Amino acid sequence: MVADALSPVSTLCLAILYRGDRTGYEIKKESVEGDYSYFVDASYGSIYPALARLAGDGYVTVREELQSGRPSRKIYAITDAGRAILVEALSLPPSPDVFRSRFLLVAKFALELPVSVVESAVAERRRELVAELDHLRAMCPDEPGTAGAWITGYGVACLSASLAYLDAHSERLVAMAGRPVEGAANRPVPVPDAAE
Amino acid sequence: MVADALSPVSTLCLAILYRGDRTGYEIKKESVEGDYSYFVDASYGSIYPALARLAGDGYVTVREELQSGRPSRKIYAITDAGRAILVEALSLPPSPDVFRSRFLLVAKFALELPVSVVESAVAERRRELVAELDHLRAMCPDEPGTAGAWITGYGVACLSASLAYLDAHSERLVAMAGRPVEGAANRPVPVPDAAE
DNA sequence: TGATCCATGTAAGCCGTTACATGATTGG
DNA sequence: CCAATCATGTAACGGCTTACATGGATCA
Repeated sequence: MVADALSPVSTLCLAILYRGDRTGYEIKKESVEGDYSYFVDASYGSIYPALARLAGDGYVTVREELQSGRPSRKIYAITDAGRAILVEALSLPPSPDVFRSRFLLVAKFALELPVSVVESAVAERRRELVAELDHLRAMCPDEPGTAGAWITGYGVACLSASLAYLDAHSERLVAMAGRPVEGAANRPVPVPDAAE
Repeated sequence: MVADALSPVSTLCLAILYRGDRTGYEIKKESVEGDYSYFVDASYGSIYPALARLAGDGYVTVREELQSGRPSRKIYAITDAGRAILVEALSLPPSPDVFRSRFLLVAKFALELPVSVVESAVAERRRELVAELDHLRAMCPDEPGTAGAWITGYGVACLSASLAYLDAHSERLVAMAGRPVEGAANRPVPVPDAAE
């Protein structure tokens, strides 16, 4: 019975449709611009097939709206079964949150990289953080006290902390750059065991 | 010439080998336990093939060590070409950092989910954060002032901020649970346009 | 005695991205 | 006039995970 865990993209579609009817195109936009981007960042190539499957399984319905001069829109709406399976899916033990950072790998190799590389990596990371913060702050039309405001607050808290750390310590990192430790590169190293 | 960007797993292998010779098995361990887990979390199924390809391309060398009673270990060592391409790869404009959270989706649907689900999602997320923080703090054998200490500091800053937010606001979130707004579920919604 | 660690690898399959195909309308 | 927006889809390809296959040694 339990359709055994929806794929992330299907979950995303149902979550967005839960709040109102949408076309595939609009779901894509909302997944990127709205506050769903922290969940998955889906592309058309995964959204359209997912919607087709959801429709086949009866979790959403489609209604086609003809338009002059434009391809007809397919407007999807969630069904009771869809709402039920979404709640079920969200009730399963959650997979852990994931944080993946190319930037931190660059930071880890600060000594071995040219100063310019470390500098621009820091600058780029900073730009990203500021942009995300602005985005978050700009988009919360939710009255305070709602779930939307809660998750926005969470995001702001994390991003602000990153930004603060970066601003406080980036100079120190840049100062390390371009000074590979003599011979430390690949000294036959006392074999990993010795590390313990 | 530019072997055009290494795959994440290849980059990981070279990064770890840069610090010393390792077997595939050890690389896996280090990618999970060491401070590389923020970068990618690779499995054997991706590490072994990656090492084979790196060896074929001359970025690493292999030396086989026979052992009695155990399968022989293949010890990989990075070459000059390997070091060069790693630096080159890390010098390319970095792809943006990624944060993916199932937990935040649950939080967004707090109203629509049973109290118990929200409660345990919060508890689970908290447990994860504490574990990661302990892990980070426990493992920094690096003297302060090193790149390793820098990235550990970054991680601690982010995780602490998340934890602080959670501790300060989780009760409010749980209090929202199980009270779906009347009819707000799928009211035909004023069509997304109206939101602008 | 049974689980866990060491140790290497392969094969199937999933899930998703990128690029392609098409094309009118609107805004700068 | 050019770019972006609206709008739907397919096909090829890529990368990673899961499960399988094997098996002695060590520890509880």
